Amino acid sequence: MANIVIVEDDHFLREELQHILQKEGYSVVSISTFDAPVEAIIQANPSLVLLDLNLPDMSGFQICRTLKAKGVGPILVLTARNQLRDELHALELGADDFLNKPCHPKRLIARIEKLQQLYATMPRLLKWAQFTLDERGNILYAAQQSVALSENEAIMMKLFINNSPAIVTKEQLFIELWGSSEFVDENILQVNMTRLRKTLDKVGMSRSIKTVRGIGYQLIGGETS
Amino acid sequence: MANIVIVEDDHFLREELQHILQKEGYSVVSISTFDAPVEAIIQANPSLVLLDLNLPDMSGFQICRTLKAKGVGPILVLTARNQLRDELHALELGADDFLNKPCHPKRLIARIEKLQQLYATMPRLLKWAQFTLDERGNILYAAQQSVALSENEAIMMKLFINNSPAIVTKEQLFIELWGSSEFVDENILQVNMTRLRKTLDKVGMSRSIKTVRGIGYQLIGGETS
DNA sequence: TCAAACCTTACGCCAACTGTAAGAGTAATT
DNA sequence: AATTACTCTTACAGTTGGCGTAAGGTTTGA
Repeated sequence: MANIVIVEDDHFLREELQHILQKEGYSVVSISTFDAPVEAIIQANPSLVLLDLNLPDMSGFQICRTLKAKGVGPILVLTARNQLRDELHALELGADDFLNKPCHPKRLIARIEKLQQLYATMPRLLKWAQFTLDERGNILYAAQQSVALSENEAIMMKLFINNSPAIVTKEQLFIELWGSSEFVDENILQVNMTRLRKTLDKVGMSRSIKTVRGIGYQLIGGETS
Repeated sequence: MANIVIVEDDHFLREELQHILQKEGYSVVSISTFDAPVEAIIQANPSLVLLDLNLPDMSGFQICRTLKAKGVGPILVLTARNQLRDELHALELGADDFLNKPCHPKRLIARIEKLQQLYATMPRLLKWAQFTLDERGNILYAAQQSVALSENEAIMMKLFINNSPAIVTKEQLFIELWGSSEFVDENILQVNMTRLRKTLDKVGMSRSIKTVRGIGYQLIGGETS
């Protein structure tokens, strides 16, 4: 379902954009910058975010970076300030495309469709240090080689990469794997850790996961053994 | 290895672009439009193609479409004619981004890096019509949705996409699936075809594979049912 | 040295994938 | 319309891989 979130302060513009997009058959949610936007956006689970940078403060860039870190879909940035600096900054912070206002509706639509297409087609890659995880195929690239991960292994690896280099607590793992930290035997976690480690060894990433006694585990920027 | 191909007729501009990119550490190959460009480009195996649309004839668009069909990496189109029509057309034909000349070097670099990032590493994507097959993860993207393919299904789909719109003979399928067309019950092929078709139906691609009585099968540019 | 925390291995269940078999459906030909 | 060759579908069983359980071994740190 093509579900677009518009983040825009100007009420008039918001209506206009919404109208354009809806005419194309998109379902649209508009959010003003003041409505705790990041949480609201994530909850809307958009297939694309249309982010206006006309915001008085620098918060637009911050939103951009946060959204990207959270793995929210493609971000298309709009701005009226025709400045190269803004464009570079936005792209660097994770925006996937950039358009100046005013912008012809057809151009806007074309760019939106292109982004959706790129995102739908492209592997979603999660990176940290020498690890790259393809979230769709559950394939882990490390150094030169790659391995297929099982579902559980991928969930854990995702957690580790997302939190690295911080420690991932056992509770986080429980929640991510089984939805709750209650009523679950601790051993099952250890078994899954063993399995993940064994799989990592296949690509020469021995000892990449350190155990933090009593707390949890930690992915460390390992060496090729 | 970041390997960029520039397709540009103007000798002076070509030098300039090449210079800019090489300063950023890219390895660059320049190709003029007359050097049977498509084959040359494919052979260079670029991680990005910089395509100038200043070409006298309409051949630039044609190159764009052909490259995309062959699964060559991201295509960034440059043009001096600041026309919305060109941009829409290029994007529609498979270009991944579009910039007007003159273009600030920093902007060019930023866009190139963004595209590379989106495309990320290696994945060999196979495309035909509305089908895109990720050969690593055996994931098929069609229209908006995607499905996981089993090993056999992926092998078959790969054959179909590589040969489309030509007919794929039963023998080709036998060879690809079981190494030989001898000593194999024909029924097993039919069963696998049924299964592939059922899987394609999941992404709304009904009737995408036509059977050619006595010969084989054929992937056709289907509709979203 | 001792106990808590952690690791490993083996086992069985389950789901997904694949090939086999048998019968039903379909298209071309007479 | 009947025949026949070709194709499709469904059900079944063997195999494999992922997962959780259980039980015993190993490490860590006081």
